Amino acid sequence: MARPLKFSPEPLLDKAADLFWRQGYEATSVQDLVNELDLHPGSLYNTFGDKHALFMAALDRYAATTGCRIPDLLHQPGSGRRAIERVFQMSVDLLSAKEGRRGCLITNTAMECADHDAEATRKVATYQQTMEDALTDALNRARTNGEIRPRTPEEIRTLARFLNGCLQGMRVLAHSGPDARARLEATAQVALGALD
Amino acid sequence: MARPLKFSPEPLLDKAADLFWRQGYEATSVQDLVNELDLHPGSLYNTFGDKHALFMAALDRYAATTGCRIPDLLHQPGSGRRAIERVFQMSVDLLSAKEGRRGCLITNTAMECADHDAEATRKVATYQQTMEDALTDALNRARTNGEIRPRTPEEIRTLARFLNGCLQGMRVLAHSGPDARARLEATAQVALGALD
DNA sequence: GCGATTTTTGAATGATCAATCAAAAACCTA
DNA sequence: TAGGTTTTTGATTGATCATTCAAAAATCGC
Repeated sequence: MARPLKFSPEPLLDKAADLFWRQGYEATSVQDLVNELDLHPGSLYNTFGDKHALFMAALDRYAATTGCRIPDLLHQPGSGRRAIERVFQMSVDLLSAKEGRRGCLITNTAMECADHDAEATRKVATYQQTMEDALTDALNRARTNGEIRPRTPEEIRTLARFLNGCLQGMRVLAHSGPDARARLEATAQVALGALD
Repeated sequence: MARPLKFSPEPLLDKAADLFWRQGYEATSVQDLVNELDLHPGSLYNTFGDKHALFMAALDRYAATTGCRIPDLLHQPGSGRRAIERVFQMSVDLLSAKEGRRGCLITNTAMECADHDAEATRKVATYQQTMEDALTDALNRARTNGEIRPRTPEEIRTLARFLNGCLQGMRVLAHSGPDARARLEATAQVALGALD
């Protein structure tokens, strides 16, 4: 019977995701991770494999937790239009807060790593597809409920892509300095106007 | 009389900007820069100071060259609406190309560095302000020319912020994998619809 | 040719990096 | 207690990092 693990790996993935989110992948050293996770180097490598594998696991963990909030909200039965409006309002509030200035881990990863890390690229593409599908679902419900004017399925998909583009832009603007809130609110307001 | 410089620094800033654009700041080593600029380490430090200073100079160079194209186009006398339309079309084309997948250096910098590099944060904020002002100028011309319906100055500024938010989102979507073009086109199409 | 000045060269420096590894520790069974 | 297995520990390893520095080189004026 072998020695048991002294810790549970899942909560450590949350901590690692938080650190990568704050600092970026390249700027986060294994020693930073060792400190943050309160692990010894051998344990970290034994459990997660290596730095990149830990990053991948942390991204998956983030996508399954924080990253699900918006798609889940959009998929909830009920008013599709209300769901979209709530997602935008929530994004303005979160991205305006001090903590929100770091944006979104997956969007940050797209910009930092996705051009030379094939696995990260796949995760980013999956995430964008998930967002687009959730917005499409909400828009279809809105159309069925008469909350937006009739549109073809193609038009619905185009609108979903646009709304996702706006949300991604808001994540960039979260990093834009003291005027971020005004920019976020303006983007959200006009974007929601496209529902009319 | 001292020994003259063997090279001209300005074109080297273009090369450095190109490398940082492709790889990101942290993932680009001084040895990478030495190779790319065809300089020896001492010359690089003697001329530019250190890695960070070179990055700052490269950002300024980018902002003064490539980064000016969109604001210059928007400020050109003539149809404000046409200028905005051209900027969006140009962005779709550039960001869809193989080379365009790396997005925009300043947007990438915002996501990678701006949260822990005060100087980079300032440059990013300046850039966002420049974009917003140029869009505002084009929108004001469009309103004066009767190309868009009348709006208050506040509404014009809101619309400019929204359009910039969309452009920033497109730069994120440039990194989103094989479906990027469709996403870029959808975002641009609906965003331009907001002019009506 | 010498002196003064600045630039180039690229090896060297000390720090930091990601990762390894051997010994000790923790568990169970016989 | 011994044996088997896995985990923990943390010092060590070899590579890479950003930067420095002394000697050689390039220029001009005397």
